[in-house]
Amino acid sequence: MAEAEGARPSRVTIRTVAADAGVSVAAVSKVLRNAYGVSDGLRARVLSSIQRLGYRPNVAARGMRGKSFTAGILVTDFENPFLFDVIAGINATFDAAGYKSLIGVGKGIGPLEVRLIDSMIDFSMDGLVLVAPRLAIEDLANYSRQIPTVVIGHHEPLATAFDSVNSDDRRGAALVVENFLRQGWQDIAMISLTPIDFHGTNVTDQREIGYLQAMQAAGLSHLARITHMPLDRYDVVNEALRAYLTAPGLPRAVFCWSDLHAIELRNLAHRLGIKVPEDLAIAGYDNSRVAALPLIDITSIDQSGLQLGLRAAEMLLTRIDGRAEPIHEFIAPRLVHRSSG
Amino acid sequence: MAEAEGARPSRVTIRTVAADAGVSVAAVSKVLRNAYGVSDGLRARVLSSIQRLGYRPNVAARGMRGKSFTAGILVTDFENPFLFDVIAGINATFDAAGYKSLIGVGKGIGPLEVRLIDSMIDFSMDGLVLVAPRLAIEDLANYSRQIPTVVIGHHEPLATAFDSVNSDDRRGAALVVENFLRQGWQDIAMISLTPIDFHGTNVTDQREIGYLQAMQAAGLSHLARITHMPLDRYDVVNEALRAYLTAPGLPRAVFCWSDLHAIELRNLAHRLGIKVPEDLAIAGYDNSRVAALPLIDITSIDQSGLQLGLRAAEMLLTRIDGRAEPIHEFIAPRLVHRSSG
DNA sequence: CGTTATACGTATAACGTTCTACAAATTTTG
DNA sequence: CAAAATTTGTAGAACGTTATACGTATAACG
Repeated sequence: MAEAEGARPSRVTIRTVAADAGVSVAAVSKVLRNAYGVSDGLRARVLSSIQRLGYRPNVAARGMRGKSFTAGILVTDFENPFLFDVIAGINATFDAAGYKSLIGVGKGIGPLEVRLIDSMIDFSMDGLVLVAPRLAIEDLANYSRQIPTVVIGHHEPLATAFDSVNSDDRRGAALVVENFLRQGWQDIAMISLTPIDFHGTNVTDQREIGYLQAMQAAGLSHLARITHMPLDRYDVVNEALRAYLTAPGLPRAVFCWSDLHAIELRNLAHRLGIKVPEDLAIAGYDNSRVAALPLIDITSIDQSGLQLGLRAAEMLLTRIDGRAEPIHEFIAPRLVHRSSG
Repeated sequence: MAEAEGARPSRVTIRTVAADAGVSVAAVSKVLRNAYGVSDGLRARVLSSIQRLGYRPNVAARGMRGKSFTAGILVTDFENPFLFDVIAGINATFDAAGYKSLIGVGKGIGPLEVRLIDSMIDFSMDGLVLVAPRLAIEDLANYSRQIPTVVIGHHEPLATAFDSVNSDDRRGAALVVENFLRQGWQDIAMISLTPIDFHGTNVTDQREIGYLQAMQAAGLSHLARITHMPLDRYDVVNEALRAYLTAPGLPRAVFCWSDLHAIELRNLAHRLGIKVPEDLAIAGYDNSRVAALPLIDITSIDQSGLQLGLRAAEMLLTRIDGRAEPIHEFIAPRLVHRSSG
């Protein structure tokens, strides 16, 4: 009988290979895992069958007993170009180690992030890299007990169940304040992200702390002020920033927690006839590609997403291999000076 | 004996639930799939056990027989902000249908894309959405026979094994040419992407065709010229664009296949003292957020990534449900006029 | 009240791997 | 050359699900 028209070709399994090579399933499995107890002849025979049939082990089945050689990456959103570099770094390390990664986009929505992580665990991935998760702290603790986990952009140096890599966000904020001070500006304000979570563990909180401490160190505490703005909807942000620029009491210089806000701010200032940096100096965070464009040209903090990603992936691999003592690392930020201040 | 110190808690399985609820494994499975033959009492009992134990079915095991309710998305790179919308659209549809998605980043590298798709198939995902894949045509044909597949940004209206959704790229290019003509400019050139693949199936080729046809329709074939530039390395692109701007024979207006190039081009023109649009008019493609910034402000084609994503996901769901006749759809592009031309 | 449907549950064979026993063949030892 | 040790290979039980094939009660029918 002819095959049904649209029938998908039935998968080549370990059994197909075994039959083709005239050996047992167990033997093929041994070759696959290069386990002890296979003669060179048998190995060669099996390998050639695998080649010929184009066999690929089914990760799902594999994951039910051994490792799947795949890790999950959870990011909040792709709006933030900073994530490009982080992901590139993670993948570079994974590639070299024969690991693959799949990415989930949590959109900063707690419940969605939870579902995605569940999904990754359910797929029996070997480990997780969470980038700036918006998870509740108990969820994070809970997950990291179930699966090897490394977190980027989440300051919790006492956590023992997971590792973390972070840019030194306090230092980064201080770099910006110092930069402004060097140019003689003292009336320095900060635009930060509307807080969503808890306990000062996220990067935004750390940048606020760094800002406040730097202002205090300069004896300018009385001038320090932080305005919070949401990230999500474009028009909301735009309206909020416009209100900020037109309200009385505009500062001399403003430090934005992210380039995302700084870029919008410089554009709005342009439209409103506010000269940058003559009337208002602006600095951002992340040193994104857009911030570097000559027509935008915003002073920013480079937190080396590539480095963060590389280290995080390395740490995850050793944790998968059994390491139990936690590692918490910092990577030094660097200020990139541009025409905006 | 006490549990070993760092031991991960053993997973709650369908068996745990069955024991807890005092029913058979099969009964729990029935409840899970809400299959025929469960009394309300039993269902309630099982459901409460599931609740209490925090049970989640293991997708890997599930995928070995039934559906995994997860689809894979393959994208080339996150550099291109156009992809944000596409992914958002896909995920919106999936969310509503109880599907999850995991994303692989192929970086436009054929072999890596192949590995990622393999990975997704190996995880027994239910379907694939490929966004502007750089795959060889035979690979694509091969994969789509193995797993339900929908492609975005790949023109192949005769393919029967997979579906496609595309912006009408020829029309989009024509819109740009017509826009320039309306303003009296005739010396219109195009900057396109260095070709990597085959047979005019990709979006860039379609835009080139659209551009050439529109020029021809206006009787301007003798002025039509296309310059190819790579996408990958930032500095390479920058250098190539600089050479373009400083070489003799600069056109009056230039149509870039992507905002990515158009943005760089306007910035470079600014730096070189070339006035836009007085000396040189520029239009891009994708209507990305950066193109819309007042300081950048580039005329662009909106190809409604959200729509593309929504439709692609819908099509994939029906294909997973057994549809065999191919669907190939177009979505109309829209020109957004800005100060660059 | 026997016979049929029908509703509800349960056993159990897959699915594609890994991995622990164990048997058979071969080599080494005394 | 028998006994012991080693090498090479194979069965077959997991892993956590789905789904088919059957049993029983119970309800409906004549």
